Amino acid sequence: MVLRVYNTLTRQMEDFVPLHDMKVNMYVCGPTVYDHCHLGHARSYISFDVIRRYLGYRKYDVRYVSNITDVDDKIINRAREIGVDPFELSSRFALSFIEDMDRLNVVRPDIQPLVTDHIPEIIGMIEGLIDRGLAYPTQVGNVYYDLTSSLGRVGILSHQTVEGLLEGSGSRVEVEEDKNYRLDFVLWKSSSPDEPGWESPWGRGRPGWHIECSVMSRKYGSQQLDIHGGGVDLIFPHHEAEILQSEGYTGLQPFSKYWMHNGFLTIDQEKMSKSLGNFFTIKQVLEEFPPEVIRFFILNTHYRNTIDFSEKHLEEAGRAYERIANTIVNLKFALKEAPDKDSDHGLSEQVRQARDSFITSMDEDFNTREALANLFVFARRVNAIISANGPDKKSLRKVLDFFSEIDEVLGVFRKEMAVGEKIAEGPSDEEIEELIHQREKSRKAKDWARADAIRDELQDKGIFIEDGKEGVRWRRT
RNA sequence: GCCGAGGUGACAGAGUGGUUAAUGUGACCGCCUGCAGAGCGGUUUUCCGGGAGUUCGAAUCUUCCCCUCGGCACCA
Repeated sequence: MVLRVYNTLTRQMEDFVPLHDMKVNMYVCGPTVYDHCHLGHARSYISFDVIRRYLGYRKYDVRYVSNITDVDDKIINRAREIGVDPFELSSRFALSFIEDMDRLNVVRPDIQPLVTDHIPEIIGMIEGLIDRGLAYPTQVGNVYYDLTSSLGRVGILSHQTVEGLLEGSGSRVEVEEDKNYRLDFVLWKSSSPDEPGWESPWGRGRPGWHIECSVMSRKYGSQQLDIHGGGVDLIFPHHEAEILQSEGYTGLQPFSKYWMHNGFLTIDQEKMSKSLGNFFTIKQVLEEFPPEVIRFFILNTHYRNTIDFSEKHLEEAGRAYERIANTIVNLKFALKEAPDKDSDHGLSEQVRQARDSFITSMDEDFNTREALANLFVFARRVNAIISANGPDKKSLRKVLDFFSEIDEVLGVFRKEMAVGEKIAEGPSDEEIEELIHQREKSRKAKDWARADAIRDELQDKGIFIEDGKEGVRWRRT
């Protein structure tokens, strides 16, 4: 079985073969922190989180680097608007971002560098590009990448021609006076006294937008990456600029062997944007939906497709999620009463099949949607076996172990898998069991009024109980 | 204008040549149940944007057309 990935560079599915054995250097463009992160960021980082986790599952040795851009015009402008220091603003929203990712169960990158910690390296790389004749400083202290030096590589990722670019962008974009060529992009930008800046050979200034990723991917990853990822919107110009400057600097091609891009997230069929007023931050959505449901919702569509967010769709995802979550609850409950003697009832075979189909789906460009579909089939069979036959402890454990095994990749069933987790609030397990016991006595006496009253009481305390054939199961909601 | 993604049942969404087109949600019926919940079984009548072509065979390949969304030097 071979892992296949879609490569934006070739627009094809390719067998995944890292540059060096099983080692994978992976870089994903992080956010520019000028505001709370929105759902689009969640989509992107959850997608790459699962990709990264799956590579680990397939025994690749992954180094995952993802930056935080903490100096940028958008940050400066926003800081000006609300009258705070730009660095204060960026550090506040960088923390907000990390908090959001933690809540969404996104594994932290192995290295998460800040742009402002790498100014000397950035200046060094720009100097190198100037030395190689690929960039030029101007009178006012800007440095541009000289696109005419690499016309052959332009469009390698975006698949556009120089003519096409000139035509499309010319009328819309204000052309800086000091550029030699309209398509040149800025590496270093001179700062006015009231803007953040660092001393450089070209005067006080700050990095341009594309250079930081080239510097940090090389420093923490490798001169050549195996996977470079980000949203589709970054293909042009950001990733293309990275390719030009990185390859120009190192002389090595390709800068990254595979380029992977996640699709957009729309809201009620429209692109998220401030002007439409349909901009949802991760924090806003987390107020209404649990993080695992948001993750599940995102993984329920292939990462390259557009995904449409709406309250209705998330609620639907929540109900779908419950099916599998309930299966896990059913398993744990069944385990309590299960016999020790061998009575597998085909569960081991089901697990084996489920694992095979999980790998088959994920190997095909990380098809989480298909993987989840297979999981539903598996869950249904497991439920059927449990209620029909009463399998033994060992085989039930095997199923639970399988769920935790794949949850190392999906990261959605953490809450259900947690065993004996101490809950700070609400009644203790003993109190709950005692109330359930009381209720069982009432039920035996057919005192339904009292039984229902106890059930209501428990419900008020956040305990949901269900009567099953072999006893009462309960869980905290 | 250039470049890209897409159009599959009520909704969501897999499937890139081969038996009755996954899976989930919703709806309905049944089993189970004191009720509720969960679960299981079943149903949801021609679901593959349109035309032409290739093929023994097309959702899948070719071509033309229609429509939607996005990128084009701000963006995950």
